[in-house]
Amino acid sequence: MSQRVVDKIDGIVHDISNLVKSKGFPELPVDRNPPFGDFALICFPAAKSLKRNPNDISEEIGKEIQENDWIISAKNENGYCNVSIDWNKICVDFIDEISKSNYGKGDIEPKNILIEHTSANPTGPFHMGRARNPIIGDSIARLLGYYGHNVSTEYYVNDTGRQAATLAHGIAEYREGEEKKIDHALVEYYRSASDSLKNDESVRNQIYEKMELIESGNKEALNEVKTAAEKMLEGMKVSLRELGAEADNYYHESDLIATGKVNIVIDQLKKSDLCSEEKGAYYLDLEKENIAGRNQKFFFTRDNGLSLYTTRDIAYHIEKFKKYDRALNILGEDHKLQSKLLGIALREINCKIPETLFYSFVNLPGGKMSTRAGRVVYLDDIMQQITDLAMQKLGEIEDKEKLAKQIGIGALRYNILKVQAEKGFTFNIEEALNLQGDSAPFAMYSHARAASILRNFEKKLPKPDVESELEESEIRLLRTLSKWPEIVRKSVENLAIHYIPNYAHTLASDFNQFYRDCPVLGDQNEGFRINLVMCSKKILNENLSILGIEAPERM
RNA sequence: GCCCGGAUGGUGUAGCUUGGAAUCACAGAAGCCUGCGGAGCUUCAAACCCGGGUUCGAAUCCCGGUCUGGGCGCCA
Repeated sequence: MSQRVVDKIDGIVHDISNLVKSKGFPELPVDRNPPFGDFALICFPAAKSLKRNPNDISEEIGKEIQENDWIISAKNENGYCNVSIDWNKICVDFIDEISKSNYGKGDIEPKNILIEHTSANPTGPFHMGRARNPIIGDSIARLLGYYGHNVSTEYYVNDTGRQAATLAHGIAEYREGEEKKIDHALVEYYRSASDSLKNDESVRNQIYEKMELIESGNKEALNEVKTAAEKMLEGMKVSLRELGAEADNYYHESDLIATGKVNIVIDQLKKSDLCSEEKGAYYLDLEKENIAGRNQKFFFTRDNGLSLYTTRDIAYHIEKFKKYDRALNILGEDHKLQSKLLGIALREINCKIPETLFYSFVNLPGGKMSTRAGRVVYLDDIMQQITDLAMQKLGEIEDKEKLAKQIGIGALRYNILKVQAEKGFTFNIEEALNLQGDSAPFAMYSHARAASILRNFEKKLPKPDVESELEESEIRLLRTLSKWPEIVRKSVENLAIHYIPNYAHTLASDFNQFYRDCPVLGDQNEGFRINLVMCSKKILNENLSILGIEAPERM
């Protein structure tokens, strides 16, 4: 049998459907994910058209399809005919298939894809509120890469505008040699500059002058803000590295001004039919674009002719599409309108439009995260706490510190990734620190168990021959393994990363049950089972690596 | 006010695209270590925001509410 097993199963379902039709039944809906067996034929529509009891129809159909060689049982249950495939006949081929390196990957034409994620303003250390962005962005990048695309990630650095000018003003006072991590040290200077901006007129004037210089393209001013931002980013990058989510490239907004690319965009936008002018400031009139809100004027220059943040964002996206087939932005839900406007502007100048993945904000149990109210939780602190906890849980083991970090960071990433991005998220430290149940350590632990069996086996993997009938928990594990390619495909197509941790939990759980029921070493079915262990470990490993979680051999 | 999301056991979640027998975990109750690693396994108890509609069948689709998050720019 050279056919792929997953296709073989599809084929069996198809054949059975045809068989049922040839016996004079109407087409029956199929449930590919039934509570029992491999698929179910739903007999209610037939009950209606044939005016018969669905249980009788289901019984009758069950008898007909039992004849099929690939079917081991077909039983009625409340009008559902639950069909089980004979896994004994296909499991050996299936093991071969999973062992291959392309199992689970897409059969696609690879595209060059740029994923922009995080892009937090470089004004201070990361909050937990922003943590969803790098974690989702990085994992989506890994997912698309696993599927077969060429993926790069990029962080867009907002180093112009008022915040950047304020930062540059503030950190002029900074002297090297503080003990704190640099972003935690610099944020104090930013805060004090920010206060002066509000309360001290001369500071305010200085900062606004600086802004003017920046936007008008003054090389010296641009260099100053860029350097200031880079200094802050130095510390922020350390956090991203700890998280395992550092971007491949950093693109500075200041460079868009320095190279004159923004001015080209302004000229192009002025040619749009939607363009109007008001007191010297230019805007696109979006009344006909069904844009909500009172103000439908989308300004792209100030009255002094200089650019705005959004104008630069448009220029940035033009640059993206010069190099990439697809561009995906990972954005907080506060950017929805902004992103829509960006799309319209790009359309007006005949540029491709980026795809977007929005996530809801992270809140704290008592309400919003707010710097002003002092309700801030730093990513660095959470990474430290969760790593410390993992440290306590570990026994005496080699490389304990490294392992604790892998477990801690893994648990954090998993905790965030397992929930749909668009769902509201309340960050609960207690829950994130719970390393049992539906968590990264659970999957990591199953992986380590599998690794342990393979270590103890000490021989080369044999051919996966089956000597005795498969146990229920082996079939269950095989079924779960057979769904992996479909899970990956769905996750890629919907840009929905949460399917991946959900699957990891199912697979780990099925593996643990197999582990309980089926001795591997020394069993008469050792040859098959050791291969099944190897396959489970392989998929668990690939799954965790998409999530950016290490899969250690021991823990 | 207008625009865009969300609502599922006590808590947190999956399922919604493509209608079919409600997922999983935490917390609670009761069990399982002379077994390849107990961060494990088994059992019990517990949920689809409210009204209508379509359908043999609705958590899922349609209409109308309620509550809740986000947005409404010469800011970034």
